[in-house]
Amino acid sequence: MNHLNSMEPGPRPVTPPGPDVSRRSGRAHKAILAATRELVAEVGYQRLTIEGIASAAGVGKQTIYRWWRSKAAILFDAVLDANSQEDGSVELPNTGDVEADLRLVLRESVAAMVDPDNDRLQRAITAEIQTDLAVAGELVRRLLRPQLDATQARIAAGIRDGQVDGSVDPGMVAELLFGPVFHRWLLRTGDLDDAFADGVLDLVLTGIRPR
Amino acid sequence: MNHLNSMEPGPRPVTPPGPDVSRRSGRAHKAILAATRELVAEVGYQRLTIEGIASAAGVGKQTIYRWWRSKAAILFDAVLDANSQEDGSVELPNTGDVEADLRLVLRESVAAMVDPDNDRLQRAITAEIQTDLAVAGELVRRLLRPQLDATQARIAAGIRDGQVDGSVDPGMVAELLFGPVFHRWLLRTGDLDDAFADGVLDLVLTGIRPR
Amino acid sequence: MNHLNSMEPGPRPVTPPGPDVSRRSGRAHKAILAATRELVAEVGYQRLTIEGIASAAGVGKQTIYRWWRSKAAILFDAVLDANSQEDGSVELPNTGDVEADLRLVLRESVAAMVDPDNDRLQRAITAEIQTDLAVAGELVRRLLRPQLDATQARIAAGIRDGQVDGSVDPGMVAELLFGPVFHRWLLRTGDLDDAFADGVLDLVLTGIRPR
Amino acid sequence: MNHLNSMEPGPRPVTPPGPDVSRRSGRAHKAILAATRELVAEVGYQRLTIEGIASAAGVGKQTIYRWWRSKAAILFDAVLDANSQEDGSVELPNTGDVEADLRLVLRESVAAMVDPDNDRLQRAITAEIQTDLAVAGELVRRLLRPQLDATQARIAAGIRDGQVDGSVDPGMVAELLFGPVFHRWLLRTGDLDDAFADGVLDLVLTGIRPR
DNA sequence: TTTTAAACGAGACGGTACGTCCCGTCTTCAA
DNA sequence: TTGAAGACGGGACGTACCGTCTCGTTTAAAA
Repeated sequence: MNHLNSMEPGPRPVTPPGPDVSRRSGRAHKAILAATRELVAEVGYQRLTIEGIASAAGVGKQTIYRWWRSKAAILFDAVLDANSQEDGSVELPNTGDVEADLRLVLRESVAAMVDPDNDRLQRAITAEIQTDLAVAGELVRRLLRPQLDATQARIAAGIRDGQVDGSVDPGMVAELLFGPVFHRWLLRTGDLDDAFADGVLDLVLTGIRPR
Repeated sequence: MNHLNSMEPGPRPVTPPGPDVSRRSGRAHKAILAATRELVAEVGYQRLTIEGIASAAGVGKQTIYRWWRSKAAILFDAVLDANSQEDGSVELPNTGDVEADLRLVLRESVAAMVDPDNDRLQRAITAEIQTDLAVAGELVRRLLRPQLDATQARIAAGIRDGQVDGSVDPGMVAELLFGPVFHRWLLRTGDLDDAFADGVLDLVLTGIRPR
Repeated sequence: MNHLNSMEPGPRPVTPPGPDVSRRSGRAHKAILAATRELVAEVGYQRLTIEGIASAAGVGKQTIYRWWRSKAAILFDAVLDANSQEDGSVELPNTGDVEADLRLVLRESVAAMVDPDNDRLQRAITAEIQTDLAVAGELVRRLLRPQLDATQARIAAGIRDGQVDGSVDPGMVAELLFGPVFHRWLLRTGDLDDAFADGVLDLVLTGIRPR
Repeated sequence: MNHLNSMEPGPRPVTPPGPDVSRRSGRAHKAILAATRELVAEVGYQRLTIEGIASAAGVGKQTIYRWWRSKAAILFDAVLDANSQEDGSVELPNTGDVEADLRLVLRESVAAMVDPDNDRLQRAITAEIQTDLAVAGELVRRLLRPQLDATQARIAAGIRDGQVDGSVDPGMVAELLFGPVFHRWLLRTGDLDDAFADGVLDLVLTGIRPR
């Protein structure tokens, strides 16, 4: 199980997701995250309350406070839990065609943002981290950085292949790809779809092709 | 005064919804927006309360509820009030040098985001519009769109000048410029400074120069 | 017109119910008292508000505050207005038969208390005077004392007639008659009807017949 | 402790309505009633507020609303708590002398009404029950009826002793005694003292002595 | 097995803020 | 010039949740 409850130190000095902790709380833990996801999707983040989660999960409030520091931390774990791969690491496909691989990952991002349940969950956590720096850092470290790094790695590979100009900064390119998509999604400045993702990608590719 | 209070009707010919704006007390209105800005900067958005605003502004709560629908709406007017130009329209300089002009506007955006008071205010409103669609639309219409449109217009002018390739979509380019900056600012994925802005601009320019 | 607005000094040093005062406020004045009576009957005293009276009477709030000091004062005038004889004085009939005369007045009191609209109005003013001593005194002076005094006078006449024993205190007897009726009405300790009034009267008469 | 909290269910076998009384915090409960009594005595009923009680008792508002339905209900419990005998039942002394026994109870009533703290409390609850029928019924059942019934019983005993005429209705006599005292107290139509109580008693006794 | 300590559900507690209702005063505007 | 309309600063309402704190009751480990 890769659930990483990184927001909470737990009653013991260090509380990795050790077996004895999980043993006890397993049922409650799952129920809480599931209830959180359902409630966010159902009533929205603004109306999400700890008491609501507790009662929907059939759990005492204290059980929530025992394991999470804040609503943001629960939300974060709920997002992580939903997005969880086995180890949190992300790797882009490398088909040998940079354009195709980037197109795929960008479209996947769009699809994730467009899915209604995910949309609410992501917006909730995005709003929350404006206030909660600890969760913000964790989110970047655990979800955003891996994605950006993987993209960056794929572009670096493209440079080695000769599909991308050697003078470009792969990290910058990654942000150039995801930034506009995120911007459009979060601020709703326009329709977010594959066409937009493709448009971004095409423009960026034009700028980074070997000269 | 050109304050644009877009959340409520304004003294338009027909004003069926909302109270009679002409009766509004200018003193109270100003005090509320000022108090809101001060409090957001001081205690942060999460701890910003209507009661706090009312008491800081020396105003009854009802006076706030009479003119604003939600905390988001107050925040929005506070932002608008702070950013207000004479007519809300934005125009980029046109020195004849696209690169220089875009660099200027992008660096200005970075500067605005980096300013601590502005940072908190902008984060607050960004968080809030995840929930409040009415304010979200208004924000885009009144603040974001004008900025994007002006940038787009400058790029279109660049095409006419022959400084930008005729095949590119100026609107897409505008989002390619602001998206990564916004992304880095909001999610704190890295340092936000002129160097980053320049990096984004250079990469984008590479892609849109006449071929 | 015998309306005596005794609760308020008015904007002039002394404001007897002079014609020029009435001239101005006549319409509004009447409308306010009527609206008060209607609203008390309709929504009860607890939910009676000045704003409600003003809007029901089609009158500005200020107009009410100009002429009355408190809600109790309006209520009081409304009661007075409803009970008003030409001069506020009360006189019991003297048919020559003390028993018959007292029975009549006691039954009339019961009838007034039992009438639903009057009931609410009287309860409202009774509740209010627990707090507002000025109105309390006025009420006693203008409504209760005259009634008690008239009753006392009829009993004194009975003594002169030889129908009542000379040793009794007529004032005490009057309170002995009204006290139990009022007690039963206000506290709802039992059914209030003519039978009860008759029972009280019979018992009292037994005690005061010439010996 | 014989506190009789008649406004909520109490630990009876079946307690469907209301929260689980057994969980009630004794400390909070006592503090609320004490604070209520103090505040009524201090600022009067009109200025008594739930918020005031809560803060004087060092208690959250919700704790009050959890256990009492209305301000009247708190007031009522405060009165009950102050008047509480071991079991709520009242029994008059029977010294063998009806007159002496009734004189005692009537004078005690007067003394209770005249005591300043009690006066305010009693007036407050009397005003409040004009509006709140549930509390009104409870008050009669728990405080007034027992008193009247005990008086009635003493009079009935007087009949058996031959001190009271057999034809009189003992219940009516009880009301004839308390009614005038209550009337004078509540409406302040005159001085309330032992002399008045004695006067009422003498007149009534004259009417009910064996003939 | 039995004991026993933790984690658990439930929910009362002292609080803070909410959004609403009125208060009594003050201001505006149309008749 | 008045008076209806209603905005204003303010206080209290009753409600929703917060995060903490008992309460018994499981329950799973150590004894």
